[in-house]
Amino acid sequence: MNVPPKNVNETNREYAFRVISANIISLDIEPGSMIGEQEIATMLGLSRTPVHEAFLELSKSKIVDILPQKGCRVSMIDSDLIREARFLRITVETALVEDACELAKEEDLRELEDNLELQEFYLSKDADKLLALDNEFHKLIYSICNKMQCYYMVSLMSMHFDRVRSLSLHSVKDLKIVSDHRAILNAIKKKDPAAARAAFQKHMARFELDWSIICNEYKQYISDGST
Amino acid sequence: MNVPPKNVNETNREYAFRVISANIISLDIEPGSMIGEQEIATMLGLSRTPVHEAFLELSKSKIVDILPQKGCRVSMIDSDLIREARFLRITVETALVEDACELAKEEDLRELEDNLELQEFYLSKDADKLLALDNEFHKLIYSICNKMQCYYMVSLMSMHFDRVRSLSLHSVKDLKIVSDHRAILNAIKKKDPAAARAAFQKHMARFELDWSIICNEYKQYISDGST
DNA sequence: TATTCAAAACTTGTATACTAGTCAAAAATA
DNA sequence: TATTTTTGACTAGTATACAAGTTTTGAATA
Repeated sequence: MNVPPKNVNETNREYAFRVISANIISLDIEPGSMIGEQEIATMLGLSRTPVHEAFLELSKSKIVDILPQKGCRVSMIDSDLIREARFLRITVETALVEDACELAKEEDLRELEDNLELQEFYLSKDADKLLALDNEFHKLIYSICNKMQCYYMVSLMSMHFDRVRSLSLHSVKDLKIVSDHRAILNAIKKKDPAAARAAFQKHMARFELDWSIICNEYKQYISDGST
Repeated sequence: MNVPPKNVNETNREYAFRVISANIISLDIEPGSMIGEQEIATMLGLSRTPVHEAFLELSKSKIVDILPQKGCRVSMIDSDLIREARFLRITVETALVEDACELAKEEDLRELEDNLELQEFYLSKDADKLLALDNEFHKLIYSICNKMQCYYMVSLMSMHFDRVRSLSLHSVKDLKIVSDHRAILNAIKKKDPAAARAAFQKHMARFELDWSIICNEYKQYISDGST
């Protein structure tokens, strides 16, 4: 497990949540593995309490399953939950990119442009950096539409999807993500909601296609019930 | 504050969350009021720990604001957060009713029908019962589409909206909610996604119209920043 | 009287101790 | 040997104790 240092102005609970989340998404903690509160607490140099609270929050999105008096299991990759996460993201963000066409100010467009240029720079250079920029791009759209609380809720569920997305970034060669983002931003700049919607849906549709590849390559992490 | 008995197979934390949530939504705990962990814990006959954990979860949806080392404040009615909650519900559930047209089985339709007949029975008789049936109706649609995790996430944010919705049920006389539901169910039965979408959006649009009434009648609960 | 400042009385955050439930392996029994 | 029982070593859930920060209070001072 990867244990970065604690940020300033971060409570122990937030620190625990941040570190555990990151390790689950990056697969440094393997799907299906058992993790104990005491074990994590020791690694992070904390008591059980803040770790317990972090586990509680993670269990809300079913990214971990707390088995009372038994332990805490990191959920297997579950296609039903991924489907829900994808559904939520596609549904919400499709509506957002349409709204963004009229809400985006000059400054917002500049921020999106800056982000996208960095994406183009890091393409085929640094996959992790690209993933972070991708997340930031989507987050900016929530911000433009004043929907940051929705962002938080969608993010929580999206962890199921993010675990797979990071696999997909490493396993699928021909990445069209950046050019997709370019198409979305162009549509927003032209204030064309229909084009923005179409570009966004095309973008998100790629992750549907990747599922079979992921399924083959990482079958040891896929839960039995998944179809 | 209203303190119902603890259910069996319910942890103290879940009990605390259930009771506090209900009292916030029903306005038995007034928007803007300070509530202490110890105070609630004593009322519920618990220690601070499970109450603290319940507050944490409530703070995730910003229905309460935890001010470290100071206290916990029940959020004022905030039109921005209501807007977000409405946006999320409308966006997600509009997509769901379309999907429900092809996913709903005979048994699902029967459940919706039973619920709706109860709504018609209780109309203008028992507003609280009607509200509960309304919630159940919407929940059934998530269930039909296999999106219960989304339901949980949307519900959490929806608390902002629910507080206002209960006001609206008591203050607005001419309730069209039940006939709206009838129209939605008919569209699902006919497997007509376009009609279902239209009926649902008409349904949710009513709460936009109610805002001015609510604003006038309950201005002491509305936060300053709200427009 | 008005102002300053310290201490007391609060708050939540966190650590620790204890409770109760689960499981597995060892021990007792047939 | 096979089966049941017991016991001990784990777990998370909860209560309690303490730490650290904020606000209030009230006495001392100008």
